[in-house]
Amino acid sequence: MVKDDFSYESVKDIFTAFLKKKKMRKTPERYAILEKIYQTEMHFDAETLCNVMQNEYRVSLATVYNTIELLLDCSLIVKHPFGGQTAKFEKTFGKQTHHHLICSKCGAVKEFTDKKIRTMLKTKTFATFETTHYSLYIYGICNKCKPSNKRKDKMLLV
Amino acid sequence: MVKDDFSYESVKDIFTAFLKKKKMRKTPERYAILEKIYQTEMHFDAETLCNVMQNEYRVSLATVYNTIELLLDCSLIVKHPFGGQTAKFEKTFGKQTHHHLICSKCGAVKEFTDKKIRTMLKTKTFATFETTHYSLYIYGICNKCKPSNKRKDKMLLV
DNA sequence: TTTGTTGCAAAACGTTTGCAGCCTC
DNA sequence: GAGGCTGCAAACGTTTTGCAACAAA
Repeated sequence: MVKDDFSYESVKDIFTAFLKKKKMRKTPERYAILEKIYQTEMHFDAETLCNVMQNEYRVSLATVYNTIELLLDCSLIVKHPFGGQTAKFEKTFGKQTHHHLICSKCGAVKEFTDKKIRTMLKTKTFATFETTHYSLYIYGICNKCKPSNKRKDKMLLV
Repeated sequence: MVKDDFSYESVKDIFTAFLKKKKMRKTPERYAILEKIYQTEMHFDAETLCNVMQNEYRVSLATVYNTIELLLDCSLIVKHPFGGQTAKFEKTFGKQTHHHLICSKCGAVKEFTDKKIRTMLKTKTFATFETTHYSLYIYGICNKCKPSNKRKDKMLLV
């Protein structure tokens, strides 16, 4: 697991500028959370992130939620609706714009990229709405859950 | 408020076929919920729907959740992540395919349609994934929340 | 020194579950 | 008549809140 310092240094500056503009304090907790988030490529939820952090920097769950809110505000992370009751988050910088395939049966989430879709959505503008970002979710049945791939499970074929 | 019987009759058949296939019971509660859902054009949540229903047909919140789950299964409704903690739903039949603009400041949701986007997404297929539907959410700042439209609110312009 | 931020614990909230009685099949 | 479905209420898990202590500015 290589620490992605390049990525963290640039987003740290963005976060610092954001906090300054909002006249909010630059606490070590906030930076520790941001750093941890930018060390992973995966989707994460608040509680998991909080647990993972305990090894290096002690932060409370309330502070994690607080900081996540700030990071959403300055678009350093995005929130995803998959994951049932639990909100999932994902860093935005250092990742190529991508979309998500969500299996309605098993809940598996897979990322994909499509240049044509990306270009089309990036150039779409509105007269009365200032776009910051967008999310595209494609729902369906993944390969593992396809009935044809489950020959042993005859009951599903009725 | 005109009752959209046309719409309801066709979706009722779809629901009946679904219940039959799943060997589930055709209870009056389930049909009453489906009918109520197809009488509105708006996004709704489980609790609001349950409250609105009390006037005509007494159903419990548990049954509303149960039925919503079934309607999601047979794609008669879709689930949306906007609305914070509360899941929002929307009927699928009798509505043109559309997308959503979500204001990050005030939470307002506006629908829009775009033929090019619709065509592109409809024709997109995957080798190992069988698409059933998709959702596109565009986030940003709506006209009402734009700083330039709030001249009186000087503090925001710092 | 001031006051925003933290950790903790309790509360709030939407959603799910267990169960006795009901009603579809 | 059997067993799936309902309403009710309690339970659950995530997120938010209140407050005293702390620390950034």
